[in-house]
Amino acid sequence: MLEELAASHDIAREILDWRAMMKLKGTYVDALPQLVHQKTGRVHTTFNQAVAATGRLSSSDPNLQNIPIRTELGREIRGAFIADPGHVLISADYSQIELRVLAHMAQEQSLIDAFRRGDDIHDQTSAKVFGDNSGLSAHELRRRAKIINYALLYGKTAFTLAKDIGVTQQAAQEFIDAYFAGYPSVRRFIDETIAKARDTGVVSTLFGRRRRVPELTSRNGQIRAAAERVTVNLPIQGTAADILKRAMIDLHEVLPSIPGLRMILTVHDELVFEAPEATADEAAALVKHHMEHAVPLDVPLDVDVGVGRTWKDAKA
DNA sequence: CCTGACTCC
DNA sequence: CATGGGAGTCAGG
Repeated sequence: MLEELAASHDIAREILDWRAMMKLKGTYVDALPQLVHQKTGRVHTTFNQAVAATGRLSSSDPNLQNIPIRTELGREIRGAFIADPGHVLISADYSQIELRVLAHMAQEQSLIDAFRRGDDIHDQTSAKVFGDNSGLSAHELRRRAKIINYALLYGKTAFTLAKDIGVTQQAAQEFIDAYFAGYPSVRRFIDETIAKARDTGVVSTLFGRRRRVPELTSRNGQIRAAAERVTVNLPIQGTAADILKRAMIDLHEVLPSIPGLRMILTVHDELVFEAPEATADEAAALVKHHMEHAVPLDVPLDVDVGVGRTWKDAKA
């Protein structure tokens, strides 16, 4: 509501800005320094292996998987995470891993081809959904296409899509129809995944991680619809989690080949390492290679690697 | 202990 | 009538 009011009343924006700043102060600026361990001089999180139903890890006490990055002010928090003297932090994250998993599992040829060519997938979706006669900037078209790419395969409806990208519900429905017309195998994958899970009561990742979804046969339409969204999400998010875990295992094995190289954090599609400055480039190449070759898919996996003294600098 | 609002992928 | 998935922390009540 305040977001809507902000367009016409300055006080609404002021309230939202104040809340965001208080959140940064309370959750990060005030709290994290108190959690620095006496002997190690570091903050140590707990990674929970049996919390998230998709196979992801979660992080708590403190949660180091929700350190701000979206806004410039929030991103400053990452500048406080600093490598030991003589060392650097290496941040390596999978580029669009869930869309690549989708391309592989749905066997959607136009997505597979695009990833093999190295095309920008959001631009391709923009062309399929919006055409090229909308009058909007390429940047705005790409932003909307990105929302569609990540939302539709999990069951987002025209109602919320319309709110997200600022169009009428009727227009949003036309975009959704155009998306599935352009990616017919994605439609088929969604339908077949739900049908099989309804018959068996279980849905699985590419590597066999299972989640029970008994609500698929509920007579309550809302409960059933929610279960269908969970069912479609699990193979995508869960397979991506499996891939990252395999990469972590592989990298754990080869870490000793570079003295002083340490794995220090995982954030769903990202791994953070600490390495001696002298072997930083060698370590970055090793990390990138093992992440990109953790599993064989019909599309390439692409990893972006950054090096810096702080976590903030390593992501740039 | 719960809710809403904020943070992340 | 309700309206993408997965998480954690904080303040306030």
